[in-house]
Amino acid sequence: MNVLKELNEAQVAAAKVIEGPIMVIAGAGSGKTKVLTHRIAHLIENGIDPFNILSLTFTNKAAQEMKGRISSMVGEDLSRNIWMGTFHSIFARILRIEHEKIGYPSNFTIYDTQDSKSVIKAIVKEKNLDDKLYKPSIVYNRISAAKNSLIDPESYQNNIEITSTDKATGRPEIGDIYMSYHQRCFRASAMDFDDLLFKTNVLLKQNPEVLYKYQDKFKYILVDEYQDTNHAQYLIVKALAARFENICVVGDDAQSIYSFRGANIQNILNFRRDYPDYQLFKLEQNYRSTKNIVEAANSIIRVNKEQIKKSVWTANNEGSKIKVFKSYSDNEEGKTISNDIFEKTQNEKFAFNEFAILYRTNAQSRSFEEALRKLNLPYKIYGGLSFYQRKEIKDLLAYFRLSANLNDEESLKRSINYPRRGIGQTTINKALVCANQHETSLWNVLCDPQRFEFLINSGTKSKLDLFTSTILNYNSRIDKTNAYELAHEIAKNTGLLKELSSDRTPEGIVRFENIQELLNGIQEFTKQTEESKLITLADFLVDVALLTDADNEKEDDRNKVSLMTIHAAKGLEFPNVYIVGMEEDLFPSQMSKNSRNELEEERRLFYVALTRAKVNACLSYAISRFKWGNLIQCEPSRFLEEIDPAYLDYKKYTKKTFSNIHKKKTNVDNVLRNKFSKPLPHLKKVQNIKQTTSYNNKEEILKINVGDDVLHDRFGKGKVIELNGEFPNTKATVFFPSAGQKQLLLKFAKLQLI
DNA sequence: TGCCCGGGTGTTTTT
DNA sequence: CACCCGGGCA
Repeated sequence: MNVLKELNEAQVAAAKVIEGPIMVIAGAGSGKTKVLTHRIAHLIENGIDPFNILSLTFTNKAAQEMKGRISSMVGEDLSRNIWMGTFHSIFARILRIEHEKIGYPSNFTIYDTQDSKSVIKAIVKEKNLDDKLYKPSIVYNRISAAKNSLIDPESYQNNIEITSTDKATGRPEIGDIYMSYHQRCFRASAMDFDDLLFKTNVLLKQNPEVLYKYQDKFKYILVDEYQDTNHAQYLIVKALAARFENICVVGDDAQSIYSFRGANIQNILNFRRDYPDYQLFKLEQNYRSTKNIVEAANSIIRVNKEQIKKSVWTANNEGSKIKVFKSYSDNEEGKTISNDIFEKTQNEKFAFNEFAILYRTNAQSRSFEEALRKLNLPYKIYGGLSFYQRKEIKDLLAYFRLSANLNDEESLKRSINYPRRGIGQTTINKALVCANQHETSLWNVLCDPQRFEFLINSGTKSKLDLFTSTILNYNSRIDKTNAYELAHEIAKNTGLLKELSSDRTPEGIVRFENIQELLNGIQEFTKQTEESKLITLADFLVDVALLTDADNEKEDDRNKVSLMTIHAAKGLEFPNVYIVGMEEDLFPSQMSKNSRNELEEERRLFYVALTRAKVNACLSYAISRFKWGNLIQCEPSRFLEEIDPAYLDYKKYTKKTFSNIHKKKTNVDNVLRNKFSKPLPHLKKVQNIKQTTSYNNKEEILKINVGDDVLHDRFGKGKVIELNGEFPNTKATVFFPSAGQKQLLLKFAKLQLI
């Protein structure tokens, strides 16, 4: 089979080169992923060993998708051996293999942003610095930027430019905090996200034999989304590719949207310098969108000064113009968009998953959630607080992490007194002082108080002993026991499950369910590979910090409207795209108004948003919106003026159409209730539950009895099987033919007697 | 040590 | 508006 036969001329040209450095500048929707996957398949068909291929992507999801596509072309047996993943996950893997060379244990913990900030916060406090000036996020960003430029704590303090900037902003101690932070992480056998790249650079630089080994292994390297690589990533790629120079990078400068976290478009320009005999390919034909959308997007990006010249075009239909909606408030914007979605599903037979609502900030999702929920339209929110960042999940993971790495200080602090076991802040603080004095880990101090002059009374001592011996027990089994078995035991024996199950508030129930979901996930994880192989909790923990929600996609999430930030939408496409909150200070964000560069990045972001659309694009703005509890007036975004008006269709949005929509709503509800009797799965976000606090009144609740037929606005008709608990916390077990058995709190579930 | 209340503060975007 | 944190009190 010729894997290149499905490609166009430009795509074939880029995919068929086997040797040498090549750069592919790929316009939006031009089949960039297709070129990458077919190129890899082509390499394999030409006898290149999959073990010699390294393919770096921006997200885990992209990696999985590519792997799937390649496997369907060359077969799973071959494709499974390709190293494909994000920079972070691939190099975490390598660091675990080569851990000795950098003085870390192989089971090091990966600190997520929360963990890192918490470490910083503790340091700021210890040093008695002003915590309003040294905010964790500011300090974290400074340290992160330094690490991405490969500046270690010493170089930081010796770098006049950096230190004078810190002095100028009134924060001369950041270098000092960086030093402590660095030591603290090391002591905890932990690395933050940036360390994964930083230490990989150190590893490859200081160990020529290791570099040689991986150069030899990764003879063919591919990098997707090259425009969004940062300096640390650039150097890793450069080092690995130095020997064979079989490197293929794919990107689009017009879609560079991550400079705020160190991404550097210069990397594209450096490529020419580093590989003077490189071949350049441009993919300019867009296969995704209508002419209108492509042209409108071109008219936007043209405003930017800095860009590589290319002309994206399409042979697709003209399509309809881009609709512009004006609303009076953020809530009305939600209704407007939801109604438009509903109409399209009715009149044009679009499925729910053919819609996306894209916004600049996560906070904007609320009004759309509410409006969609009212119309009974199923939706899924991507991003926001990820599953793995939820408090209850982190609480349980802390026990796992601590059991795997006893030095993990963040996990220790988190788990030692939750659930309560009488080891309070005072005790911890005392122990921390000892740990700092003796330059050892908190864990060591707790295990051997005498040795580290940690003075405690016998009561506390016995509580500590109980805790440490429990953890030691888990620790001894972490790589010998089935992951689910141990995870479940930990959840149960530490009292965490009990603690959560005793909380009968709706939020508490969601938390309990989340824990169950995590345990189920672990159980699934143990089954994914060959049957006989023992999968341990240590295996599960290896890259749990690098997982995101996108890796968690559920079957029942398939036919839903997608809500996400534009950043999260990168690389995706939808027939119908709504870009909402098109207002000055929101999009473009007010933070970006300081410099031309930042404003151009916002414009690229808008370009990315618009080019996600295949058939219909829609822009929306509100003239007023709630911000921090205050209603503020908004100006339409300058981007609306920048688009060539020839591609726009300004919807007149009068009172009349508004009331029509309202009249329709009742209708909508009924139609939908019959048509989609499937349950709308409960929201994952804990906050969402809280917002619906309109309780049912007492009489209504007391009227309901076992055996009654009731109507629920999500699950439809059902029968009450059981009632438990006293008013107002009466809980009903209801059987819904369409949704199965559900436990509902009567004060929240608006059940109607039939 | 734990709980409750009040004030202060914050929203870009993410591996 | 919501959340987080710290102070004060039991």
